[in-house]
Amino acid sequence: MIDYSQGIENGGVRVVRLSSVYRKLEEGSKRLTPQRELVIRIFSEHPGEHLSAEEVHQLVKKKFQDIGLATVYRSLELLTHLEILTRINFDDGRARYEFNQEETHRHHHLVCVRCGRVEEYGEDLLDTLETRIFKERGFTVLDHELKFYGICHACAAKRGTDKGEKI
Amino acid sequence: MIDYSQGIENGGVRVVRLSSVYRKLEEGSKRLTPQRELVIRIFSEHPGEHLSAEEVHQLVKKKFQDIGLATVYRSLELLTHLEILTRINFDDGRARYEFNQEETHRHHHLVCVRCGRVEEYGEDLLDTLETRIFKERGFTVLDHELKFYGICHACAAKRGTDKGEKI
DNA sequence: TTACGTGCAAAGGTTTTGCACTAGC
DNA sequence: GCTAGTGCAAAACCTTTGCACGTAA
Repeated sequence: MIDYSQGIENGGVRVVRLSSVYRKLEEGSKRLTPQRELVIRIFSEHPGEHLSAEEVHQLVKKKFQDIGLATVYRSLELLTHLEILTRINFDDGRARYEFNQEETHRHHHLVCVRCGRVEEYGEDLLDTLETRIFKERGFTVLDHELKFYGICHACAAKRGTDKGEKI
Repeated sequence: MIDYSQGIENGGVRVVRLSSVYRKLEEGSKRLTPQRELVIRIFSEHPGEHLSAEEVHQLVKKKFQDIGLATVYRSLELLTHLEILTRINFDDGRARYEFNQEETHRHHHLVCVRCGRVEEYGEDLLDTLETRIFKERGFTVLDHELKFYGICHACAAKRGTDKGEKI
């Protein structure tokens, strides 16, 4: 099974504003527990990765302390609700999460079907299209999700020397 | 739970080329069994809908004959592999399927977050973007998936008279 | 103090799999 | 007749939930 957790640094800013995270927790009248803090820390220490609940669970246990898997699930749900995390689905049978990058910009995903790495692509060129959709259909776009599936640069380069590989 | 199976007729052509379906089965050296034929028939009789395995199973049993759920799952997998069906994920906890519309054009989905209806939007304006991605990143796009989440025309209209509704 | 959060185990829901039986080709 | 396909039940997974206990504010 391809591992969709991997990310690729794209040279963009990866600063996590923890103060804003804490503010959001406060605004939602949610307590900052050690468990929630550790979940957030895992994401801040794994920039560009798209982690599943199980992966977060393992990382917290390995790096810090034991924690219940159910707690991880509940934390992820809460943090997504507070728009601190974003939930993404790469159709690999489990939900994955990343920091919500609203402060920087909305980005898309380039999923390599050969190695499974997920690059991020920062350009959001859909405004024109969203305007068109509203004019033509009366559909007000609130959000969008765009994934490109294909062959990444590294795999394309490797392909030249790697004859035995099947698509 | 919102029902994402519903579709909206968009005035487009919905002709299902069954001959092409059978040809694809033959090319893949796959047998045309009654069960597979029935699964295909369900999709051809439910144009514009995005059916889950369980829904297909119920429809086949209701309209035609008893069939095993595992067989439905295996048929959906096969038909997707043969590019007769396309698998879509609306994050409602189960995979959904629709006829692969490669012969007409690639389309996107407009998902209404209020009523759950899924419209299709025929314009594929991503060619420019895909070219850019290749030039900038060396990533060869093979396929893409674009979903817009928002409020459909009907819900927006209803909103005016329906004060008590929350988000 | 007290409502909220955690951990554990059990349950829930979807999808896959093993195996004996059946049926296209 | 062979090989591929089906049906059933069990298993595998991911995720949610009930409940008793713990703890942040």
